[in-house]
Amino acid sequence: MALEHAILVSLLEKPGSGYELARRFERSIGYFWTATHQQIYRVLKRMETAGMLAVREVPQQGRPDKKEYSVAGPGRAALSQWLHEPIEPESLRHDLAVKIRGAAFDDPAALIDEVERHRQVHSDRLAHYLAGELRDFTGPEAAAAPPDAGQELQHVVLRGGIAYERMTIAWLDDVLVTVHRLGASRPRT
Amino acid sequence: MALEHAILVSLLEKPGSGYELARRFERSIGYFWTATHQQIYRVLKRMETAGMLAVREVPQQGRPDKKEYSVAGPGRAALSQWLHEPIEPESLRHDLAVKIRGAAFDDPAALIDEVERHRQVHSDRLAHYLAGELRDFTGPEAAAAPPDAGQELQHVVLRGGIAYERMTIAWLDDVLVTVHRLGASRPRT
DNA sequence: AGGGCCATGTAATAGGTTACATGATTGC
DNA sequence: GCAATCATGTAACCTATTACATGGCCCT
Repeated sequence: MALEHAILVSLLEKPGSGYELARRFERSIGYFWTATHQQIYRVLKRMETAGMLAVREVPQQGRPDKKEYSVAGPGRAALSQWLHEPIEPESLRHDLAVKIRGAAFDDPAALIDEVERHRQVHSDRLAHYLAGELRDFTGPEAAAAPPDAGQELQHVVLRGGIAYERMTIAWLDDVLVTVHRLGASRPRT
Repeated sequence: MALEHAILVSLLEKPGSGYELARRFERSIGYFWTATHQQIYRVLKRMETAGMLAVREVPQQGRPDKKEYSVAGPGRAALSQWLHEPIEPESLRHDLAVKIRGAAFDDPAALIDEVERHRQVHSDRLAHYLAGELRDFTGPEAAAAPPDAGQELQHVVLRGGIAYERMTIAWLDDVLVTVHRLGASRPRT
C-alpha cells in the first residue's frame, strides 16, 4: 500500500491537514500519485489509529478548524522499512492504447479528436512542470542557494515528469500521423 | 471500466479462453494493461451474463476442456460506444518516484541497488519490444506483406511502449547520476 | 517423484471511486 | 444572491489483489 507511504513523504516534507494533502495530491506529489480527499481522510484516520501520525488541532478564525498531521516515530520507521524493501517495477495502464488498438474494429478517424485532446493536456502539464522547474530549481532565485539532497531528489523526480510528458507528446504526434495516413489511403470506409 | 474494453479488443483480435487471455495480459496487450486470471474469469462471467460474449465449449485431449469466448453483437456495440466517448488522460502512479523523494529522509545511497534493478527490468522489456517489432513489423517477413489498419495501429502502440522504456531508462540513469553526486559530496551520513 | 504448464474457479480482503452531506467565509 | 474556497466526513459500490483449491498431463 503505497498511498500510506506517499502521505508519509508528503508530511515529512511539510506537515498539513487532510485538505492540504488533497491539494498537494492535485499538484506536486500528485504528478506521480493521485488520491481523492475521501481516500486521504480514511487513510489518515487509520494511520493515526496505528500511531504513525501525530495530530494537532489548529483553531482558525474565519475558517473551519483543521487537524494538522505530522509524522510520528512509528510512521518514520514504517517509511524507512518500505524504502529498504524492493518494489515491483510498475507496468503501465494506458487506456488510450486500448482505444487505439480497438479503433481497428471501428472507426480509426474517430481517434483524431481524442488524441489531440490528450496531446493538449500533456502539453499543458509539460508547461506547468517547466514553470515549476524554473521557479524551484533552475531560476535565478533557486540557483542562488546551494540545493540540499531533498531538493536534488525532488528535482530529479520532476525531470522524470518532464521527460514523460515530452515522450508522450512525441508519441501522440506519431499516433496522429499514423491515423492520418490510414485515413488518406482509404478516404471513406 | 476499461478491463472489459481491453478484453473486448483482445477477443476481437483473436477469440480465446480465460486462461489464454490471462497469458496475453502478461505479454502483448499486458504491456499497457495488467490483469490477473482471477479478475479475468470474474469479468468474463459477468460479460457473458450481460450477453456481450459468446462461449463455445472446446473439448481437448490431454488437457482440461476450455471455454472459448468471442465477442457478440452487444459486446461490439459496447466497445464502439466506449471508443466514441472521451476518456481522461491518465496520471502516472509511480511508486519509485515516491521512494526517491522519501530517500531524502532516510538513506539516499540505498536507492542505488533498487534503481539499478528497475533499470534492468526496463532494459529487458525494451529488448523484448524491439524483438517483437522486428518479428511483426519491421523484419523482412513482415515487410513483404502490406500492413492493414489493425497492424499499423498495433505497431504505433508498440512504438509507444518502446519510447516509454527508452525514456524510463534514460531517466533512471539521471537518477543514478544524481544519487551518486549526492553520495560523493557527503561520503558518510 | 517433482515441477511446470494447462485450465478453471472461490473467498477474503484491500484499495479506490462516486455520491451525498454539512457549514462558514470571501469575492463578484 | 451565487459560486468558490476551506474543511471535514459517511455510505455504497466497484475494482483489484492475495491466498486457497483442484486435477490431469508432460517432461526430466
